[in-house]
Amino acid sequence: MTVSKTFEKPAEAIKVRKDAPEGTSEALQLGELSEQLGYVLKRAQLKVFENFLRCMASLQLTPAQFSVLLLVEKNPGRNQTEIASTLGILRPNFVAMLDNLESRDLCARIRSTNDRRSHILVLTDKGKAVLTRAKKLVATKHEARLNELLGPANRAALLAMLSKIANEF
Amino acid sequence: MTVSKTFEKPAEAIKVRKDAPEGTSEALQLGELSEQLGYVLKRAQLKVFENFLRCMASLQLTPAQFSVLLLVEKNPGRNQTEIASTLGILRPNFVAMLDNLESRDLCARIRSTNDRRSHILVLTDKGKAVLTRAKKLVATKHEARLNELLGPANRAALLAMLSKIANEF
DNA sequence: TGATAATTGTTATGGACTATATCAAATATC
DNA sequence: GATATTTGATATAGTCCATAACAATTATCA
Repeated sequence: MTVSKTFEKPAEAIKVRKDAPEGTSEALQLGELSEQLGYVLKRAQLKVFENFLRCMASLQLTPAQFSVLLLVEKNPGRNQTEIASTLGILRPNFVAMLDNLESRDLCARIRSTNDRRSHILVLTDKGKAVLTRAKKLVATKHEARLNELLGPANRAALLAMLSKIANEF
Repeated sequence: MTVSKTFEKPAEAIKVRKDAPEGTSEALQLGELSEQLGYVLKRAQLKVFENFLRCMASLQLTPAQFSVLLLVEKNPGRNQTEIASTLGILRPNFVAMLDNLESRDLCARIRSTNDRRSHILVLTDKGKAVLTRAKKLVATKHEARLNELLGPANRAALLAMLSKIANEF
C-alpha cells in the first residue's frame, strides 16, 4: 500500500505490464455495485467504525461499549434488559459485555431493591471520567473528520436520512 | 411492540404504572447516541440488509452473494483473488462462499490456461438468469422502497455521501 | 392464599462472519 | 536453475449474533 512501491524499479517502469496475453487488466469495474445502497452503506459503516476504533485506541473502547456507556449515563438506574434491548443487544450477549466493562471499573451492577431479580446499571466515577474523555476524542477526532469531509450541512442531512432509514424502513 | 398492548387492560389503565417507587419509567432517552453517526449508520445498515434478505428470500441470495454475482458478471474472466479483494473479502473466506455458489450452479471456477494456479470465475446460464431476476427484485422491491422513503433526489445524495465516506475516509 | 405464569440475569451452544498462519502447486525473478 | 512469489485451499481462532434452558424472583389470578 506504500506509494514508494511505484519507485522501487524505475528502470523497468515502462515494460508491458507483466505478461498479460491479450486481455484487459488491473482495475475491475464495480458496475451496478456502486449504485447498490446496501453495498455502499456497508462499506461506509466499516470505514467509520475503523476510524472510530483508531480514535479510541487510547481508551480501548469499541463503538458498542461507547454506546452502552452513553446510554447508561443518560438513563441511570435502568436494568440490563432495558439498556440491552434499546441498543438492539440480546440479553445473553449483553452479559459478557457488562462483565468486561465492570471488570474495568467503568460501570457497576447494583441489585435493585424493588425487584431483586434485576441489576441496576450505573457508571462508576472512573466510568464517568473515561466517558468524558471518550466524548472529547469522538468530537475532536472522529466526528470532526466527518465534518471536514462532508461539511456540517451535509453531515446533518446524512444523519437525518440514516435516522429515517433506521426508524421507518 | 403492538399498539393493542395499550388496550389490553382498560380497567386498570390509570394505575400508577407497575410499582415504580418514584422513578420515571418506560421509554429510554437515546440522548447523544442519536447524534453519533456511527451508531445511526450501523442501525440503518442492519435495516437495509434485513429488508434486502426479505426481498431476496425467493432466490436465497445474501447481500454478499449478490455482490459477487454482480461483480463476476461485470468482470468475466477474473480470478478468485481479484474478485474477492475488490469486495473486501479475504481469499480464505471466499473459498466457502464460492463453494456455495458453485454447488448451486450459479457460477463456475475454470482453470486458467495462462496461469494454471488461478481459477477464472464465470456465471453459469442459471447464474445469469438468477442474477437477472435478482436485479429486478432489488429494483422493484428493495431500492423502490428506499426511493419511496427518501425520494429520488435524497437517495442520490445519500449514496453520494456514503460513497465519499467509503472511498475517502 | 397458593398454584401457575412471566421476568431477570445467566450459561451453554451453535451459526455466521472475520482474520491469520500455513501448505502444495504453479509461476516469476534473477 | 535456485529462490521467491502467487494462487487456491485448509485449519483455526476470534468476534458477533441467535436460541434454548435454568434458578431466582416476581406477577397473575382462580
